Amino acid sequence: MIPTLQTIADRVNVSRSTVSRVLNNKWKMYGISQATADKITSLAKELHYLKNEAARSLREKKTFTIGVIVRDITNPFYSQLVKFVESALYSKGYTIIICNTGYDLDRENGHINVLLSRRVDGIILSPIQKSIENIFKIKDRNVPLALFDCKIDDLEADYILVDNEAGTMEAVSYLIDQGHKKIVYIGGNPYDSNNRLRYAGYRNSLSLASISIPDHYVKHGNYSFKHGYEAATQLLRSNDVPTAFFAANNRIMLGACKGIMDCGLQIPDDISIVGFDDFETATMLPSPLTVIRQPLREMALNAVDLLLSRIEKANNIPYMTSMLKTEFVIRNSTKNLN
Amino acid sequence: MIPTLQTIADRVNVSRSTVSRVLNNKWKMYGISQATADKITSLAKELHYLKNEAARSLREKKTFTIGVIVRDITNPFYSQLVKFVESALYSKGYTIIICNTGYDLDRENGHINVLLSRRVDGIILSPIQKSIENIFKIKDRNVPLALFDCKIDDLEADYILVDNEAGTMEAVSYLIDQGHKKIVYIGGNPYDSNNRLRYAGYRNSLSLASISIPDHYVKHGNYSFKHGYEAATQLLRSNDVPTAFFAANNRIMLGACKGIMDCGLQIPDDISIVGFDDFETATMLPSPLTVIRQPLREMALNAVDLLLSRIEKANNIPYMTSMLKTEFVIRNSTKNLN
DNA sequence: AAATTTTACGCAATCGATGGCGGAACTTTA
DNA sequence: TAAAGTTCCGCCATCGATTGCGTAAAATTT
Repeated sequence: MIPTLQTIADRVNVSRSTVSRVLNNKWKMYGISQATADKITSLAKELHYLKNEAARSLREKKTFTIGVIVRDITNPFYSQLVKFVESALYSKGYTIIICNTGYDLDRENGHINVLLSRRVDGIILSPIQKSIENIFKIKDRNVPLALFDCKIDDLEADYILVDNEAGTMEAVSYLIDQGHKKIVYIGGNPYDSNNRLRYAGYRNSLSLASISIPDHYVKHGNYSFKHGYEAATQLLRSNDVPTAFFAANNRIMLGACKGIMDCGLQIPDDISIVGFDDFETATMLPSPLTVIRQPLREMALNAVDLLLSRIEKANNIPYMTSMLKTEFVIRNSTKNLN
Repeated sequence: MIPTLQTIADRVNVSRSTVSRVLNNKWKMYGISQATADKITSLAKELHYLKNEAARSLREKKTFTIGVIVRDITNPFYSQLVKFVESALYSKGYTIIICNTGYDLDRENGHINVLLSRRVDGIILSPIQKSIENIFKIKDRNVPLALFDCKIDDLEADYILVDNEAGTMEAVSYLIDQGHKKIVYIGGNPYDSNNRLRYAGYRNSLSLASISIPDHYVKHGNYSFKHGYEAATQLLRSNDVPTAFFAANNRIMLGACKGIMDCGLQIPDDISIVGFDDFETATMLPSPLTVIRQPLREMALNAVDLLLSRIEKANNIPYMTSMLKTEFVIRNSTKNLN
């Protein structure tokens, strides 16, 4: 039998209340004697007593649980996020429930229902652009929510973002400075806010340099290896081969690199490439990749801080957006054409 | 205010019991009229009623929660595991709590306490070799447990493993068949069961071929990029350069590859390498890596099946070990010396 | 019309922990 | 020795959902 407060109370001949007070370190303010406290403490240890969190949660209306909903846990971007978030929350006594949506709206919805049903204290969500209905379910219940890595149009909320446009401009301008004019944009889902902003940055940079963009230099699609691969190979085998690629995320970039290799070309000698997200493989290729790094650790910590301040202080503070700067990490995947 | 059963009961003028029965689809067996049932169902929908899981768990002594404790969530091996486990459990109505230990025993212990306190229905644990005390805490409470990716000496439990020794022998024998005699073992933590078995396989293969192993060809250490890198560079710069490396896991293998590249050498022309775990980057290098793949999906599903059968059927069945075969994936990272 | 059956629910205990309020027992003070 | 403090702790309601047992009211049978 698993011991409860009552088990201990019976053995020490006191009431549940007393045991509860002792085990919660409140016995002094309730004037419980040292002797009683000691007896209770040691018996609890002996019996390996562990508080039933379900009961505590029910009574206290607080679960010390945070739901973390990501699009793809196998993407290093998210698995790192989870690691940082888990670590930060663990030290504050919180536990995380992981939900993987695989970019599926219904699944996201299902997960949100579960989290609300479990009365989580807060949610970190990396939504998909169409999540707005799902998000309203959370907002209606007044559950603290941090939206991560995606801005939803016209939706007021707490956001954790990076400056996608500026980050992209820095990278594309770098290409332009190196003399590139034929720069292809291989993007993710066209409706995704990140993709739109990165695309905007790309256009801005080229526009500032008065370089026009042929339609077939823009390849929206989705954030997958496959899309990167196909877009790259198709262009490299066309009769208007670009000199550089911009990849909208790590998956696309990797796919594009593979495509380039499969076409028998070398980075950076035959073709240049830069893109979003830093990842380990980027440093492993023969020519390490120049990338735009997102400050993941800071983003994770900001998300946690934001949530905890709403949870533990007040939830009626105005919405905040944490917009961090990206870092342009120059390695060796671009060629200077000048 | 968040609606409860009572909220609905009051509005429909019935008792909590009736509402509960209707919402749990048990109203027929309790002879509740269709009319009442309909009123309740639609009101619940209108109010966006969501059952309080803490209350349900408390009463039912079942949480529909599984704890998943991994050593390093950012290792693709574990993030894939988590993905498969999450997906399988989601479809069965279970939720997972993620715990990352970072190979730290105290942290593992802390996480186990939290999970037990939350009365999870089961735990999937990828332990470290010294976890035995922690594991006993779980066993003492009779909580179903699946040990993943690590065999603890003399500990009876449910295990999900692969045939490390056979898998390694296949790979090392392959090197030997290609004429390699100077094969280095770059290993993980010396006490880790995987490492020991992989090392045993390595020794067996060489012994069968009557090839002796100089001491400095065995580099135990830990499962890190750094260790792989350092072991590789050190050997490549020594005066007894091997012709092939065997890497005990994906992190080590990547580090070794990087080390090889930094020494200005080419895979497979200058040096051959094979190793454990398949991972995306393995296919991205100029010469894709020949690896020993673990059937992660099957392992994850087996772990889930094993746990669920204990949870939902009986926990008094004998312990089982799921030992799956590895798959040798031949790519192009070894040179035929014959 | 009385007896029996069926229909349709309600009562109250339970799961385990928490905390406000109250109070008995003992000690000190006047 | 009675009044006033202290010391030390218990009673009981509460959180929300579930379920065994019981029963009033309506319907049916005899």
